[in-house]
Amino acid sequence: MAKFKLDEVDHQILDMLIDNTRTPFTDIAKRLLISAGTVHVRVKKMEDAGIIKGSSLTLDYEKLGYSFIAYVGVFLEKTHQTKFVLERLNQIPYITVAHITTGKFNIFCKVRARDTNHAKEIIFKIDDIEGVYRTETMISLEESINDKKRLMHTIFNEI
Amino acid sequence: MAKFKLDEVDHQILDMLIDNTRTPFTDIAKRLLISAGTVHVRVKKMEDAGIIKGSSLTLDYEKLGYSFIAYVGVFLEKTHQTKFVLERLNQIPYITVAHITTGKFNIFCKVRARDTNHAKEIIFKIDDIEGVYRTETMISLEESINDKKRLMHTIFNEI
DNA sequence: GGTGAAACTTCTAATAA
DNA sequence: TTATTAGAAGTTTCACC
Repeated sequence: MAKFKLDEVDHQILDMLIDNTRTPFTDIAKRLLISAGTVHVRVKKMEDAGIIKGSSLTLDYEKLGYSFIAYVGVFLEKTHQTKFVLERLNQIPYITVAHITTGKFNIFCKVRARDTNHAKEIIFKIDDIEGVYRTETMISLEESINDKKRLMHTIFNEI
Repeated sequence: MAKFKLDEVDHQILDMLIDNTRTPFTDIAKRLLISAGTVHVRVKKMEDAGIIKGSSLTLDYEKLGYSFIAYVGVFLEKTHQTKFVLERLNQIPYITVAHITTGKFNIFCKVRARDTNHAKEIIFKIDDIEGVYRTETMISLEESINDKKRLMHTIFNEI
């Protein structure tokens, strides 16, 4: 996949928008000593190029009663039908992310639950899917790192 | 942690903002047949309550040359210093997420890299951290599920 | 590429219901 | 709690560098 070249101005714009997608373009313009029109054009260009895929809210799931996070590795049976199992997994809304992987597991997912009991229910549901041989659960005690900005800065400095 | 009560209107507002945080409040108002002022008040209330923690851009890392994703489980030595190792991990920008876990691993992280070689470098760096006994890598072949909306809908319907 | 200003749209807070 | 309103603020376009 080809690299898209971002210059320092693009980088600074992204930097401000990553923190808050509703940062007014006029604020960004003031900070970068450019015009708001330029900010607008730059953002549009990055959107058109697909570098900016979209924007999203970060909700506090703990405040909504969902403080339990676990990662679940799924082993499939020899005659496994990855697609079939993924479709079933996709019906469990508490599974927020799933990857097909090589290595220890065949499928690897992230689960958000209310508490231990709720997580148990979800994991049993996963175990019950046809084609799932067994699962292995890792419970998150603490999310210690979650930083999207550092990677972006590193990528920028490489270019 | 106490649940915060969201009504149908809050839910619909979140639903639209999760897809695009820059959706004009006037658009949301039109769709929900309420006034823009009401949307504004509701959003502010959810921000003040901390339900909405923030907003962020979704970048296409593949387009930026980072198409490799792996999950790395870290085993620490018996006399392990989790905090020390986390500090070292935090210095590697390609580690975008890390959790302290119970279960198979002591620490569990997500790695974003350019390619297999780059990933190898990063994993060797993790292996070299003092206190790390060994690591186990799961390479993502495909991100098959990544859906934040389904969970929100489910949470809402429970309340 | 960028600017600056005009035209248009949206936000926000005060007031009223 | 919600609606209305109006001035402030932000966005977007465009003629011109």
